Amino acid sequence: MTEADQRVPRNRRSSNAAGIRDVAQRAGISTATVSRVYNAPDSVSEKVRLRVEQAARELSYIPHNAARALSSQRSRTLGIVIPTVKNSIFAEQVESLQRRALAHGYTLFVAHSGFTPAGEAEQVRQMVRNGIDGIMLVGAEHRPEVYDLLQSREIAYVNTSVWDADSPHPTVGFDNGAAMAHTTRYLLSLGHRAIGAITAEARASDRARLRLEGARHVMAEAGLALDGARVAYSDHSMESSRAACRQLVEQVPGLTAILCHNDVQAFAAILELQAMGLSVPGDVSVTGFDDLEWARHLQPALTTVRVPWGRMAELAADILVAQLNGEDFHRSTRLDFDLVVRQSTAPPPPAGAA
Amino acid sequence: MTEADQRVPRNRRSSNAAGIRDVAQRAGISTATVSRVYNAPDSVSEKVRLRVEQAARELSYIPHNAARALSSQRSRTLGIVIPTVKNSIFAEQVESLQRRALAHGYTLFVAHSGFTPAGEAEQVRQMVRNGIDGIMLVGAEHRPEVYDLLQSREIAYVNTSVWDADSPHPTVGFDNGAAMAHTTRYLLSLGHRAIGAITAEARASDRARLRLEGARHVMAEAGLALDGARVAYSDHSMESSRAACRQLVEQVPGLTAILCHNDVQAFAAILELQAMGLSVPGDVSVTGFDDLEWARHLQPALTTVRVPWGRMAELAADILVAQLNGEDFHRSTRLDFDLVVRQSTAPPPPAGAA
DNA sequence: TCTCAAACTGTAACCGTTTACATTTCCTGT
DNA sequence: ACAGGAAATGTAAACGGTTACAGTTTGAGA
Repeated sequence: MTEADQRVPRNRRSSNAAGIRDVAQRAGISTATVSRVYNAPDSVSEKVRLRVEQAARELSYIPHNAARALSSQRSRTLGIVIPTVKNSIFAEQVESLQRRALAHGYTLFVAHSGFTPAGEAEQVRQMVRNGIDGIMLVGAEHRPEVYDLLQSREIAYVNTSVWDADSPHPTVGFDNGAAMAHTTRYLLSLGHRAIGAITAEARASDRARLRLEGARHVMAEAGLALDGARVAYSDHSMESSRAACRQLVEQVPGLTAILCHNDVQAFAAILELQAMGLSVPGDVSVTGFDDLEWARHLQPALTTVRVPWGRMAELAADILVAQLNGEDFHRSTRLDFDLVVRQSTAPPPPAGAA
Repeated sequence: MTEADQRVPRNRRSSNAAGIRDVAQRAGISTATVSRVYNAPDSVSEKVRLRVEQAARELSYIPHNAARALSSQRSRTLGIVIPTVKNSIFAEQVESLQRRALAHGYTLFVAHSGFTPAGEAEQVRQMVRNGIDGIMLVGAEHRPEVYDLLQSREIAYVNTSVWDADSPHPTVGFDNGAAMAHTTRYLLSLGHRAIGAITAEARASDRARLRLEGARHVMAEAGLALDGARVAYSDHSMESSRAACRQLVEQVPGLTAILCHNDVQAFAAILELQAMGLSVPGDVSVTGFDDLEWARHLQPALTTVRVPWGRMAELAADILVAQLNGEDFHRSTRLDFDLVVRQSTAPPPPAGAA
């Protein structure tokens, strides 16, 4: 019996959700044309397009993106790896990037590096597995394996937060050193000389290092040092920032100003100083960095550096998409920062007052 | 010429990254076995497994997840839709969920609803397009179309933040009403009678509504009302929270305590009260909700309700994965909350003091 | 009316895995 | 040594789209 040769086609489909073939059939058209309705609407006649859209609606057809990705070799997916989303500036970037990506037709994967290069590399690998088309990275320092992987797979990427004219990598950021230098100059102009700094673990953050260097440079120009006991390290917790502040007060004789690497540290420093019975800015001036929402509301309102974090992420999205579309894009974009002077800074108390 | 019949096989591959066939060939084994090394290691002999792993390493083989997803009908991808990641509690949930998902072998998509049901529905649809296997939702109120979509596609989902024994949906949360009721009872026990509340737009948030109801219920038991001018609405900004606080002070005669829907509002309220020359808790007591990191550091330290946000997200991940693996799981998990009493609350000032 | 290019639509191979089913290899017990 | 079942491995179809290429329709110009 030849019938014995007939094979029952295997069937792995579990869900019975409509596929492109169902839509094609219902619209009395080929699958190719249905596909074109979604990917190149202009190449399809109005009449057919409407019929397809109608059919798709009736079947509540939802394109299967994995199939799309496999077939077209593009996932329409972007990724972002940030240290932690608990810090508002990263949160804002995630949100802006996601919104902008969506506007471009992309979906966003989010992962956290936990501030370590190893964590970052691992998360990037994971994203590559998921076939992201592009990725936004924080900072400009990444393990060589990260760059290798991205480049060998031809994945679009963009560094953010730091600006470096000479970087060989696509970047959108600002001049961290200049920002901190500007802030330091401002403190010097108020008359401060005994200045300390609270910074983040430099090992894990090029931003922290660049900012500190910016401050150091200006201090050196004024014949002052910013090193040894004048620099205290803290992670991103209030706790350790307060400890760093206390350390500075205890170890820097006649301290009158503190430069902080970010607003959270500045907030913690203000609280600690007040708890120690010191007045801000009466006894000690404090500066922040980021200009988070609550910075202007603090008592005293925080003098800080405003950076357009959200805008940066939007630009990152645009740059990634432009790369993916083979369009021209600025390889290096520099954003401006602003020193926002508020009430947490003032001239130092008259010498010998206390 | 029969040669004329030979077709040049088409080739769509752009990248030349190694595929499973390359690994199979190099290991002298079939693709099926290579696949099994990754998906069911136990069913492969030690010897072969090592050979495959070696070959994979040499070729820096990275599995193509879109192909996996298409073939296996599972994307190993989870999603989360939150109002905004700028609020720390959501940030913490995103981070915990991502970490836990990764431990289970899943990657996380993040999207923002912007506090609107329409936004949420849209983002969920987008995620379904991307073939997520499971999704964590915030709150228990979602458009019917959201539930329909999720159920018809057999996508695992879990509601979070609210706990309702009667909910037909998988849920992990806590009793919002009880938490606020408890806090209210505490204020009453201190002697407060003129109590006001700052809440969020109830329309978009069942949490806000449940909390307010909890407070109202307890007030009613004490013969007091919590309505009209005693309730002020604010979005999540410091600005509008301060405005709400001012409104309360101006409209509630002899106000001595304010219940806030979250810590940010409480922080803003404290700042506004202090700016108005009122003492916290001397003149007015303030309570928060969430116990964010800085709550204990504020001056005065904030009395607030601690909720295990991170743990909640971890449990959500576990529940989603259990569903996907067809394992048993708790359809409804109730977490505990804690009222953390600090310095922002105290008995009201003696009547007529002022 | 006829020609011919442009515009549109159709056919089916292909993307890189997984997995149902078939086959081979390896043990165990007699 | 051998039967027979378990364990390991192989073969190739299927997953649901996209797209190269081929075929068909349309419309402007002669």
